[in-house]
Amino acid sequence: MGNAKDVALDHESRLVEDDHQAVRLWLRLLTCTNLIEARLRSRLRDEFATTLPRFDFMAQLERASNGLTMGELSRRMMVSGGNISGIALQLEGEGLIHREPVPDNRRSYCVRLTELGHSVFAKMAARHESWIGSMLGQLSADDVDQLMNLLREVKVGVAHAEEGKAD
Amino acid sequence: MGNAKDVALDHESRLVEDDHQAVRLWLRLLTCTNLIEARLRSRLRDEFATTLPRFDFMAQLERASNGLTMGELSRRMMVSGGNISGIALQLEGEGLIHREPVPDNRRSYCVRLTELGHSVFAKMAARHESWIGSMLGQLSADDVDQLMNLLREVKVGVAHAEEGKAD
DNA sequence: ACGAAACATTTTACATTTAAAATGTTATGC
DNA sequence: GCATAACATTTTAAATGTAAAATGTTTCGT
Repeated sequence: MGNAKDVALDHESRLVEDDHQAVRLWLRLLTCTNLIEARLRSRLRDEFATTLPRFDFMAQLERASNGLTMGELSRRMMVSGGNISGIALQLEGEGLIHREPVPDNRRSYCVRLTELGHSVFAKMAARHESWIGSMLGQLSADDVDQLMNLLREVKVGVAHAEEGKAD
Repeated sequence: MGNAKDVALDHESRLVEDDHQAVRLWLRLLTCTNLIEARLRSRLRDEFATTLPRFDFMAQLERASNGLTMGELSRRMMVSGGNISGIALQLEGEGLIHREPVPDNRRSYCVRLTELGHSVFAKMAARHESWIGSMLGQLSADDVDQLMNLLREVKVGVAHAEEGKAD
């Protein structure tokens, strides 16, 4: 399979071959993500005694200068709300974030980084960026562009498959 | 930043710019993986009342016709050993795998799919392949090839950064 | 206004994950 | 041989994840 005879395959077989290739692509994608993620986790633990979800939480806040509600954080981090609650409780206890009620909507909190949170995050973010640079840095600028474009295609394709529930 | 003036940046700034791009690439990679993974999880749960780790566990065994030890499974699945223990216990309880002691090494088990395991896995694998086909199927064969090659580069780069612990 | 429905968050219960300690087995150096 | 180190697995504790119930707030139709 997968040799020069491919051109002789019928439609059904071609589809199956394509699906095999798609599975291989998925597995490679998963491997890459897992490798990078594992590295980031271990570095964050060793150098900052923190975790990836906590780092992501703070990164979302750093990016959104006006603060975020718990629900927004849940959506952006793609995890359930109950999870956000727990992490927020930890970070609040350590003085890295604070939550203030929103004047016009008493259901929501506005979550922001504290001064301490900003300065701690700045240190972590610099290291984070350098770790990723050391892992992806051997790619040429062209490679990075190509990957960005191809992965956008992937994202679109997955989102499209979401709607039409047929497989 | 990121405009036509890039060419005027000094070396230090260029590196920082490159790292920014690398971080963006990492985030996109993570998003794609999470999207696909979430879909697979939900489909496996809905159609087969199982989980992704359990499916992966069985997939590894299907691929390795001679059986695998717990440690080998842990390495191939890139999860901790404690995890393998729990999953093996479940699958063994459901009669999908069985474990026999290795004659020449009393520390290791040899884990294999049972007949039932093989037949259950076959059904799941067919659906799995079709789900992935529906998510990645819009990519051309060329796109898939390019992605495979670029991701191989990524894998190599990450592995290389592993050894030289400098960032 | 009033009641029902939608919304934002927290709480609860439970499953899963990792890292590290514990247990038992094998190999090695002296 | 015996102590020690390396190895394979299991167990444990803490963090993280989901789903669903509970709580309080807002909106909307009437």
